[in-house]
Amino acid sequence: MDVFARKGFFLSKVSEIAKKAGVADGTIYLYFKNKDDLLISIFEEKMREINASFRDALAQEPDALSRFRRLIRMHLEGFQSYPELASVLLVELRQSSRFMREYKKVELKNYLDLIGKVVEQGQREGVFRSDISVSLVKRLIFGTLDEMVSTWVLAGRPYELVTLTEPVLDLLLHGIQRENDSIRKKPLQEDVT
Amino acid sequence: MDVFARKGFFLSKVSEIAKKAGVADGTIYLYFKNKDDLLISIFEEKMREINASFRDALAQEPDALSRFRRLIRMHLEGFQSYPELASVLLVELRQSSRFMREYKKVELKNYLDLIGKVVEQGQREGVFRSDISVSLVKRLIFGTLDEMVSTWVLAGRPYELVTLTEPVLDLLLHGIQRENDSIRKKPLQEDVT
Amino acid sequence: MDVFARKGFFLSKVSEIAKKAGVADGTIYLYFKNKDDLLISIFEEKMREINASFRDALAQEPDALSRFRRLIRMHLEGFQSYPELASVLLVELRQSSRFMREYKKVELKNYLDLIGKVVEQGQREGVFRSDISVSLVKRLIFGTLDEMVSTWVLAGRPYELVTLTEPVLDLLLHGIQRENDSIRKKPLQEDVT
Amino acid sequence: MDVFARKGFFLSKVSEIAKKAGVADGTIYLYFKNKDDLLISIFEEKMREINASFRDALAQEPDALSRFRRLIRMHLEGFQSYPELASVLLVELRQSSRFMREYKKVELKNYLDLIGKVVEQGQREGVFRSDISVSLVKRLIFGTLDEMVSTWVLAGRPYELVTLTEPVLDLLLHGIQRENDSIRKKPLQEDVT
DNA sequence: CATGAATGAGCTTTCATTCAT
DNA sequence: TATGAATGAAAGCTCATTCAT
Repeated sequence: MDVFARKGFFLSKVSEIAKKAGVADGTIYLYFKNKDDLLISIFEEKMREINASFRDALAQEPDALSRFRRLIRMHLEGFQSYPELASVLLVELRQSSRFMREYKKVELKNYLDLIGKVVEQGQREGVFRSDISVSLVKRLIFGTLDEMVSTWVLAGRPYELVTLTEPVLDLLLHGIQRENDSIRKKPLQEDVT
Repeated sequence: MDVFARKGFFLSKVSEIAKKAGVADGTIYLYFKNKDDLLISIFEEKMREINASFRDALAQEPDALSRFRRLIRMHLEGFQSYPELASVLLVELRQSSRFMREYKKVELKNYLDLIGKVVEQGQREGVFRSDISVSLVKRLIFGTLDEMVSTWVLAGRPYELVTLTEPVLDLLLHGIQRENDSIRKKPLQEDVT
Repeated sequence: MDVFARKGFFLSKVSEIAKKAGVADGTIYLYFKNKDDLLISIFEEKMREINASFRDALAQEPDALSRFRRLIRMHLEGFQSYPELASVLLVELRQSSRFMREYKKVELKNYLDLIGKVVEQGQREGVFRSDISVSLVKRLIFGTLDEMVSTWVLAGRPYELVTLTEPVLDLLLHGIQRENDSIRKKPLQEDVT
Repeated sequence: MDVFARKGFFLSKVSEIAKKAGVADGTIYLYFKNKDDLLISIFEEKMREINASFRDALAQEPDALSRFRRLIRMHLEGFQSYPELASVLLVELRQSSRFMREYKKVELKNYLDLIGKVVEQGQREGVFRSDISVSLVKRLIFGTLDEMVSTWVLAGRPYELVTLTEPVLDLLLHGIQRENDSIRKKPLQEDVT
């Protein structure tokens, strides 16, 4: 994954991966059908782990809103501690038609479904708007997180990715439009109260 | 661009591009330094056009909110009528480190700045929240649009991309959290008060 | 053909063939689909020439017997002057299932048919026995010639192959059994009796 | 031998042979020096058996003519009941120069000598023509049988090979030319009659 | 004796690039 | 300016062979 992340699929040489792994070139082919299979396999395995750990973590949170916050923080934390995965996920797999078309992306879909479930639960709990499409919200969330990570990686990881948790959460929850006067007063009153 | 979009950079053959363009292989090299330069050049040229037309269009809108709506619609319309560009932008250029690192992305940056300016103006006009980072909002917007287009392309363009304009606008402006009754009523009462 | 004949298909390296031909490795692939195609193509082309020249030569002979003699001499002469072809024909093409199964051997069949026609004509002219199967005779003739050439090649071509013409002709025509008068007459007498 | 016969030397994998033999890959190398040695060894062993059994069988026949008939039938019978050997003999061993040059073919030569001895004996007994070269006749016989088996194998063994015994015997003994004098007289006589 | 995972040399084939015409 | 045949470096992959267990 290190090599794929650094060079990209086509510029990564099997011999380099083998050397990095401390095995002979041929040994790779005892465990993977070919170079494609190698990329997909290591990605799928990692994603399986991530999905499992996310599911566990979310299950511990009491309500949809805290789950949502947890999801975002975990996403950012995860990529922060494993930027190689970010590159592979963001760039290589989404990359060539080769993968996006032929590869079924089971675990990637599982991840998006995880987001979807949190949103649906939030709607049932009444904290999320129910007049919006879940599939659209999934993309709003995933696209935003994706872009945050992507920009961070491409900028050379100049800050702690996880510090974006609250600002991003705020944006996703309340949008960018200024809340009109009435709404603005609310907090004031509450403070008073 | 058709070829690059369909096959991806590494699977696109210079000879195929030449054939599609109706010229001989060697002719390509009279106009472009190499295959890398070819991809970057045609992309930059296209982006320059797009940025120019976007700037013109936005200049015709009276206020920040209508500019914002116009920006989103144009983004979706643009990719809808030119899906090849979408693939190149989304996939090929963001793809290999080769490009993301060495290529300066002048026009891509210009595009993001265009979004940024609309946001800043909205803040000055008082319709956008001023307690949020412009750079963060740029990524919220761009990431979301990106993901919408990306999903649409990969799903085989099964619907009119532009129909997402209003729902996406709504999500970006108001967020996903339900503005609950109490909150809503309170201002009303206060208004009464 | 030189290289294939000397080393055999699998031990012949494309790079060696290219060097011998005075071109770069890649140039081979502008004219042949792959290594298999290369072998089959050069063989088919040669066989086409041979079949044509054989057909012409045989057409000039007045009767079946002289055609038969001519066929045998030409076969032996041909391989004598082009031993490389012999190796390829005898060894490489008959060799691996790869070729014998997938390759249709059009021209090889044409060659066998040429033999068959001479035999049939001989039967019609009454100089060849008509109580024998043409297909069997074809194989008697081809197998014998094949073995003569094969032995000659493998022995290092120690003599003029064409000197075998008359002895072989004699064997094929009269067989190996002694036709002594007594034996021949006996059946006749017995018939009479 | 099964594997070599089915795939040919170069396309046969040592691992496949090992699997078929129910041993580990490495075990092969405890008994054979390398892949070449493996092919030659199993072929030589088989040929030794065959030569021995042929010698025994021929020794039981009373005269050269019956030995000759027996030889041809055994040859055809043998390949019919062991077509794998046919492929190896016909194709693989005669195949690559690698074998034809470096490998001394002791047992193959023994087989040809067996044919030669029958011929010589036939000449001494006066049933075979003594005006013909034994070495030539050996090749006539072997080449013919070879071609019969070869065609049969490549055609997918569509009939009983052994049924060719009498026709082939007839061809080899009497040749393909219509018999002169006596026979020639016959029609004349018949005409007279 | 037997194993089979690991090795790595060496092959075919591709394709960006060149340059004589 | 345009061509496109020729180039040749470079890479994925195979598989005979080895050797620690």
